[in-house]
Amino acid sequence: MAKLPAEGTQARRFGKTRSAQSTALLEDYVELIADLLASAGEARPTDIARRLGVSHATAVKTVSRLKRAGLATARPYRGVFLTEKGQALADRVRVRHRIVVDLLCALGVPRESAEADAEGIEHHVSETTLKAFAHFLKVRV
Amino acid sequence: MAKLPAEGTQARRFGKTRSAQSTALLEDYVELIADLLASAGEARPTDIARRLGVSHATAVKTVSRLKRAGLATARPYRGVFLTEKGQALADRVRVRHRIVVDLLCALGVPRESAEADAEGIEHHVSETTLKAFAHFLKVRV
DNA sequence: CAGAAAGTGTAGCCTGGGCTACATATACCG
DNA sequence: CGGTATATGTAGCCCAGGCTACACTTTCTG
Ligand SMILES: [Mn+2]
Ligand SMILES: [Mn+2]
Ligand SMILES: [Mn+2]
Ligand SMILES: [Mn+2]
Repeated sequence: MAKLPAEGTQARRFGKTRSAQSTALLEDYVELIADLLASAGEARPTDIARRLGVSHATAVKTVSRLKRAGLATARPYRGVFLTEKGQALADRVRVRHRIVVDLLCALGVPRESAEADAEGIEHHVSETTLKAFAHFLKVRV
Repeated sequence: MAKLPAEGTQARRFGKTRSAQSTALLEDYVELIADLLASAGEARPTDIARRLGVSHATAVKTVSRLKRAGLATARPYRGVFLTEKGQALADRVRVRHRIVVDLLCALGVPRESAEADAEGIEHHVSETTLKAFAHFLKVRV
């Protein structure tokens, strides 16, 4: 039982997971900011904070990390905007989010559970796996 | 497009994801420690560190967090052991890991990608979703 | 059995991602 | 237009989870 994988293989897997986690938050932010920009025309720190369920101070600090990463821009008291790179990331992330939710639903997971679980799962779905999900949704359904 | 969910709903989802992330590492540790104990009879900090791809200092520090959480015990220079609670968690985590990997494989994801992605995905799969996965594996396949 | 090699523990540093408190800026109204 | 309410930014704190460096055990081996 258990049957451990080779040491290096396992280390590589865990490393990949760690790096996915470090980008997960950035992905959620750009996705949310894009949604707010699209639906309200602006993305203000307080809105972002309320939707994420964190304090506005936390949101502001993370936005400054987005800026450092070249994903967003913001001028004092003027809301947050996405760079081209940020917008591109948001687009990719939104597509992936949708596919993950749809797949879970296709497997019989109730909508709300699907949405909740997808919020975490999405960040760990590789391109390869995403393709498999999309293919399954296309042929089966 | 976009169609934002209600503020509180979205905040709850993100909060759930954050809490899952904070337990993800503990889950991986107990699973790994259980595997090492089963296959080698002991789980030493250096082995744990090598398998996780982190420094031994990092592993030692996290083990002390496991102790604080009542999941493990350890005596200086004597390796790490799981409490009953830790062992129970390891068992649950291993079953879940297996189901996630099997599901990905069943959807056509290549083994290695499945194993790699599952390492991150597993921590965000709720009981409800896990049931749906298991059901799919039973009926289809 | 002594010395070298390997493992272990601890200290100190950094970053990320939470928080509260407080000062300032903007927006809304009477 | 002035005053209050709301939003924003900043500072300072905490903990998790990485790291390196270094001292100390334990184990291996000639
Ligand atoms: Mn997410
Ligand atoms: Mn998402
Ligand atoms: Mn894992
Ligand atoms: Mn696992």
